[in-house]
Amino acid sequence: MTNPLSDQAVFTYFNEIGIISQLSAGLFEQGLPEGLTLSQFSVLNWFVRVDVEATPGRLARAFQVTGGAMTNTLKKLESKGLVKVEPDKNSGRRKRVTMTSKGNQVRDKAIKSVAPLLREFAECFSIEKLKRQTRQLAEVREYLDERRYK
Amino acid sequence: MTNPLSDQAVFTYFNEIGIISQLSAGLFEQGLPEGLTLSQFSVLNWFVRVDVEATPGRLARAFQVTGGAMTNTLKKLESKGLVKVEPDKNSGRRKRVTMTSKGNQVRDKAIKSVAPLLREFAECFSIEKLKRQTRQLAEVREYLDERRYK
DNA sequence: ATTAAACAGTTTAATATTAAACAATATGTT
DNA sequence: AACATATTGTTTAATATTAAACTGTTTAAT
Repeated sequence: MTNPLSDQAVFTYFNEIGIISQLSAGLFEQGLPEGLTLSQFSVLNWFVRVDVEATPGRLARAFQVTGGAMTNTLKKLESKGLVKVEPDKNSGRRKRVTMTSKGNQVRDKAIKSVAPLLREFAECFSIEKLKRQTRQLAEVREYLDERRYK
Repeated sequence: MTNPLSDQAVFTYFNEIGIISQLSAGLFEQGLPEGLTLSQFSVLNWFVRVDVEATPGRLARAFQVTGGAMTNTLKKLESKGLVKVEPDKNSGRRKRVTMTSKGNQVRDKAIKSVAPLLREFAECFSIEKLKRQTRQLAEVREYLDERRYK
C-alpha cells in the first residue's frame, strides 16, 4: 500500500540535500585558489587523508563518479602540475597517480582559503550535531550505493 | 584559532551530501517516464504542491538555480507540452507559467513510477528520523542561502 | 518628461558530468 | 596454447548547469 505522505517526506528530504549540495559546492569553489574545482580539490585532499598513491579507477570509485569524469579531473590536475600520472610497472592497463609537491602546496593553500568559510559554519552549527548527521547521511549514502546498479 | 578537526568534520559532512545528491538524482531519474529529468519533474511537482501558476523567476528562486537554467528547463517542458508559457497581461517583462493537463497526467505517472523506489527507501529508514533530518537540513540550507551572494 | 537604475527573462560560451563505444591488457577456462 | 571474458582507462556525444552579456520593460528620481 502506497503512502503519499511518506513519499513526499522522502522526496523533500532528497530535495533539501540536492539544494545544499549545489549551494555548498558553489560557495566552496568561490573560496578555492588556482581555479580549482571541488572535484579537483577533493582529489588532492584524498591524497593527504587516505593514501599517497592511487589508480584512476580507485579515485573514481572513492568519489562515486564515472571513469570518464575522473579522467577529465586528473587531466586538469596534471595540466596544472598538481598530480603525476604514470604507467604502472606491474600492469599495462593500470596507471599510477600521485600528488606532486606543488599539489601538496596548493592543497594546503586551498585548506587555508576555505578555512574561514568552514569556521564560520562551525560556529553556527554544533560539531557534535554535525557528526551525528554525518553518520546518518553515511547510512543513506551506503544504501544508495548498494542500489546503484539495479 | 583554526581547528583542523572541525574543518574536516564540516568538509566530510558536505562531501556526504554531495555524493547522496548525485546518487539519488541518478536513481530517481532512472525511474522517471518520458525522459523527464529531476529538474523537470520538480517543476511539475511544484505546480501540484505549491501553486497553479508561477513566473520563471519565482521557479528559479524556489529551486535555487539561475534564470538561464530555468529558461532551459521550461523550454524542455514546453516542447513536451507539459507546461504553458504565456506573456503576462499585467507586465511586459514577466511571463506566466502554468501546467497543462498533460503535464498533470505525466506528473501523476512519474509519481507512480518512482513510488516503489521511495517506498523501498521508507522501509529502511524511519520516516520520523527522516523528517527530523530534513528539519536539520533545512536549517543548513537556509544558512547557505543567506550567504549565497556575499 | 527625461533619464538612470532596477528588474525579468533569454542567450551565449564554458565546463563538469554521464552513458556508451572503444582500445588495450589481464585473467581464466578448456 | 588459444580464445573468451573481464578489467582499466580513454574518448565521444549529449546535456544540465553556471556566469556574464544582452534585450526589453518598469520604477524612481530629478
